[in-house]
Amino acid sequence: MEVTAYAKDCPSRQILDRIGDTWSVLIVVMLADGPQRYTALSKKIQGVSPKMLTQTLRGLERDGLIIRTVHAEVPPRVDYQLTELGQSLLGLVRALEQWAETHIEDVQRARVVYDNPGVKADYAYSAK
Amino acid sequence: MEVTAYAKDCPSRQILDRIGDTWSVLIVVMLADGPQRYTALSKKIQGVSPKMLTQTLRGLERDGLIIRTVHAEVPPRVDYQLTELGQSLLGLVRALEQWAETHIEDVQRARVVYDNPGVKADYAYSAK
DNA sequence: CCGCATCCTAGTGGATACTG
DNA sequence: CAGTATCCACTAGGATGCGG
Repeated sequence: MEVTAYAKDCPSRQILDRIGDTWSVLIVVMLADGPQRYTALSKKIQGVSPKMLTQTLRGLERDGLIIRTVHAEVPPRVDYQLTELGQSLLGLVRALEQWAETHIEDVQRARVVYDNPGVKADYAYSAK
Repeated sequence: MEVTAYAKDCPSRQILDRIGDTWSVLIVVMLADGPQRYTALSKKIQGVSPKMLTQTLRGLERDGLIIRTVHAEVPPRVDYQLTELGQSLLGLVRALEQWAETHIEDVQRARVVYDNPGVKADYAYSAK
């Protein structure tokens, strides 16, 4: 997209880039209940390729949201857990879920109305 | 990305797709102070192509977040304003901005540390 | 077990020129 | 003024096979 000027170094944009990333959010949520191993994550998060899983985990680690721990064992064992910062982000994600659950029906109704031009809405969307 | 199973119809995912979209968020913020015309938006939102602006506006309209009003004048005048739902979403965006401003420094420090393996952090990130 | 390297494709989005 | 149409470049991300 290569956005301009102020968008690049804008704190909100940087956070949005992370929040907007499907896998990142899913992983953060998965780690909510405690540390998880790589394999466990790959199983729980249906449809993620190893490539994306690793890539996303690296990104989260880089941003200080999770900690990667390698246990000196054979076979190797690695687990991931949220940092305090990650926990904090989780709070934001929860707020988002909350909003989503509260308003998703409104959104879906709006879509139906929009996609069926003939159909009259039996209620109106009011401006602010 | 073509995510899986539960991710598709998950309310949070649908909202995240919108929240994660750069232009959508920018437009919502731009409309915070009241209705805006197409041209005004294109000027204020540096770097957006007409294609993306229109496309994003349509998406927001479809989701019931904004209202598009065509005034029967010559030359044509169209303006966009937030719905109540859009206002509500704006609240969520503000929360996000808040979090971003509060924690962006932590994230940036984490990145520096991560990108410079040699450098020792003079503080630690603690697990939960 | 954990993950990296490579290849490859499909969709996103930018630039530009044109129209009701 | 407010878009649409066309073309094209880019890159995210899936598949696969190998390495520590």
